[in-house]
Amino acid sequence: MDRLLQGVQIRINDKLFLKDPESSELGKKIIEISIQMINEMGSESFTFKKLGQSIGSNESSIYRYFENKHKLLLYLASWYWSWLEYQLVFATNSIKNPKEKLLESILIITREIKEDSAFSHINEVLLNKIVINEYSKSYLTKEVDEENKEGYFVIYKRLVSRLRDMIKEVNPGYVYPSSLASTILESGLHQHFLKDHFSSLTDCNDNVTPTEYLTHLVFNTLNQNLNE
Amino acid sequence: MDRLLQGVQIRINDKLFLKDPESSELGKKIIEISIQMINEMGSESFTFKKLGQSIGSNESSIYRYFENKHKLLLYLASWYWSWLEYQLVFATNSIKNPKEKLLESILIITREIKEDSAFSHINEVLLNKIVINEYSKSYLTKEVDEENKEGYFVIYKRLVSRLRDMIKEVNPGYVYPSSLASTILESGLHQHFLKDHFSSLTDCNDNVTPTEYLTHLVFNTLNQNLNE
DNA sequence: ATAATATGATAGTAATACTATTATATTTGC
DNA sequence: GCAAATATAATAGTATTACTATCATATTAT
Repeated sequence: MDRLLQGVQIRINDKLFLKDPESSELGKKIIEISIQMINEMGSESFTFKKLGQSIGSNESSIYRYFENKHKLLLYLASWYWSWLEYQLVFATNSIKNPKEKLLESILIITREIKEDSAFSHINEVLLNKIVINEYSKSYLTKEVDEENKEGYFVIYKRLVSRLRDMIKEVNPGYVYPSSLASTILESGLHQHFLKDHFSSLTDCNDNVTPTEYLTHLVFNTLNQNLNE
Repeated sequence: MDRLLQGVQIRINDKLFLKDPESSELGKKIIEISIQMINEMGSESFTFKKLGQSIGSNESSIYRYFENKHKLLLYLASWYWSWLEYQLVFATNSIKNPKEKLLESILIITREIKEDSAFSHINEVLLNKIVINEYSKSYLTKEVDEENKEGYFVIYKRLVSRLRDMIKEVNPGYVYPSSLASTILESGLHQHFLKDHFSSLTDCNDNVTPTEYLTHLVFNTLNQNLNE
């Protein structure tokens, strides 16, 4: 049985918070409003003081849930990746054909989230935008190795490894399955960003999606290799 | 004649500085030591005050060269991309065969810089590391569009467009030349980062380079397409 | 030798990212 | 229903950051 489907849907590394935000109304409010605020003002301008003012709560109360905004951001990102992983496993679990399975996975991982699934207080549409704009910054730090050891990136890493395994199933002879998997995740985000801010650097636009580009890239590469 | 080879080698957008650091000894010292410090401590911990202490100069003097550390970082990145562009044009200018030309370009753009070409006070080895660890953060901000309009990213964009043109020459029918070009630049950096911090997410290591992975990816994709 | 320019020293400000303490609610257990 | 436990709020305080402003001094150019 799959390690995800047994047990709870979204489980976040508990080192990322001091007190579980899911355990109280204030905690949920912190998550809900921080998503809105980080999306609007970016994580640089976002502060716990401003968040406190927005939710009519006190700065010090927020510090009882999260040590700092970096950990809050890691929490939000973990939630997002965990949610995506759930979508992925749920949608592809029953697909037997490896190519179809990979195709569907690439779609799920690289598509823009357009509707909030009304999953309680968490808005996945905004969270997707936050991940596009902020996720890379969460690991491009001098503390990566330390934080990686603490397991702050496990869910992301598990997603990449799932994708890697699917790539291997499509073409066991392909020698760069991990690199290709990480490229799909990361280029998925990057092409979305380029589409919005550097349109000359991408062919993606309102009609062409990052999903199409990456699907084309991945299958051409894997098929080519099969035919060799 | 090429727009690069006529004129000076490295020319940086003069909106990135208040006073040209190349115009004085102090300016050069600022560049030289900031590269060392940002490489060692990361841009988050780096401050103008610390830089001043390191070079035995005053914080206020540094502010006469750069408005803030973000612009200093953009200056350093622009210098790096400009330097890479020079390498690229110089090395590929005489290559007539489109495939060979693209091959050589991917090598130049995605290889790790291992020796400082003694180009005055600027250490390209460290600068390459800084770009790998910091560059994404320089555009993942709420000010991107504004700064893009000011031309802070032109050199990077020009590099991508050069690569895109070469891709087109290899396969005029390929429909994602810009996306593929931006993926080469960005995945080049990313795979280097993964190699150092998330080894399970990449197949690159001491024996396999990001260059090999990306070369394989690009040519398989472009060749596949030619045969269709 | 004087004027212009560059650099240095010092001080000051608003904001950030917290920590600590104490007071006041709210919830829970009995 | 009340006491005890727990959660939240209010306030104050600290070190650091990211600057700006002013004035003094050194260096360079004419």
